[in-house]
Amino acid sequence: MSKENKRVSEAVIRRMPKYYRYLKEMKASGIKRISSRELSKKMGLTASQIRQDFNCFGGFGQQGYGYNVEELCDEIQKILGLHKEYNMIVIGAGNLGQALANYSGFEQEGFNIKALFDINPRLVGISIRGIPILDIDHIEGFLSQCEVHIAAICTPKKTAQEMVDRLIECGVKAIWNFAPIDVNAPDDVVVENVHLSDTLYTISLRMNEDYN
Amino acid sequence: MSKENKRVSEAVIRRMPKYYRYLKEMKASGIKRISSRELSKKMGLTASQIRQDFNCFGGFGQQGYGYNVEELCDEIQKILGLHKEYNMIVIGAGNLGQALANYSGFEQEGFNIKALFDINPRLVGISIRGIPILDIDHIEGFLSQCEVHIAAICTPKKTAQEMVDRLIECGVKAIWNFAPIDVNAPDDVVVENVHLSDTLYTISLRMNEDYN
DNA sequence: TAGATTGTTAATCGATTAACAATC
DNA sequence: TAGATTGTTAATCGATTAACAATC
Repeated sequence: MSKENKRVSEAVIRRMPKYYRYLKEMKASGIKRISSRELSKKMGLTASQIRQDFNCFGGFGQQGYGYNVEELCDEIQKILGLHKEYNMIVIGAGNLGQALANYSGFEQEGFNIKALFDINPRLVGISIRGIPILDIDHIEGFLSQCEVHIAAICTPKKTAQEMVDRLIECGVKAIWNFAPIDVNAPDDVVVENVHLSDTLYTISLRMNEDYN
Repeated sequence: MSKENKRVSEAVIRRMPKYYRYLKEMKASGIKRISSRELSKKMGLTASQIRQDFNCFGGFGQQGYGYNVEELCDEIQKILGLHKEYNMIVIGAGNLGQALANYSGFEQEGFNIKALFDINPRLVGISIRGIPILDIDHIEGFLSQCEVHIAAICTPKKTAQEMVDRLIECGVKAIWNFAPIDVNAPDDVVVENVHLSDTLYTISLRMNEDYN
């Protein structure tokens, strides 16, 4: 699908969700068309970069007119794979795991959380927005019954890699990791290590004016 | 402090917390020295890049020997500003806000959460690990009494920018934003927009093999 | 001393920006 | 048609990698 089959760079991939956010907002507020120049001002990028980015995936604009907001938004939705449905599970039903389960935005984009898993017997059995918290020992059984595309890891650091290994063993093909460690997986598994504390530490670094 | 006063690039800044994670781990497990080559294998970077990165901040190694793990770890801790103490507040005491308050790792690095703020009267008055949840209307009063360095925004999208404006008005100099919108602030305020859903959307993009 | 590994300069690579012909 | 704006090529800029002298 990508134009000329040329691999899309990491930098471009990271900008796509941002385009999607802005375009969805504009679409919702009834804006019909946008030029790369206008969009560049809104987003703090250059118009050149925006046109280059979009043209990694195809020509979505029209000379002399710009881009149709709704059309472009839909195209980027497809690029991000948000036109599909995904089954998701959350490993670790602490505050962060529960926060993911409670956030309705993921569902709206096709990410359906089917269950949370935890080791804590006080959590096992209860439900969050109708999503059950199950015993972590039942994970293999669950995965044999339900095709899970993405697993979010919200466990403490020490159990994260072990859980990832078990999940991959059962065929899970994508890991969204929130544990403060880089988890590893075979090449055919997509891994996204989020590392919230890393982003906090860049704040304290930047608060030191010497590096700005 | 940065060598030759040359501004440190975004890419280097983003890698510093990762170095810190690995070095802290090695220090804890009793490893005394490491060469850039060994570290490069552990971290999946090149040895060249590691030496270039460290030399943005100073010469921490020794020819023929490599780097002293403890010394290097401490230097990077200082670069990240983790040798200092920060007062933090969390705006929005939902699951995500509570998750931040419950995570002890931030405190260990000098980030002390002093209070959470929420609009929900059912939450106001209770405590998380001894940290009180206060009424959002008392934020200005609180900030006049307590110097707050960093505010984490865990509110819904629609109130995020408004809260940021109020906080900055009261002198808060850094914003750690989890609401799914890019919040804006004057140049002297450090802003880190986290956007958890963006990272999820890059997963679904990557699951489409055309872009890999 | 000989071997190892840094710090740093030079070369390469890739990403961003600029320019402009194509075209709506 | 004239004006506007894209898609795309070329130029620039910056980041990564390679190489090697310095030195422990």
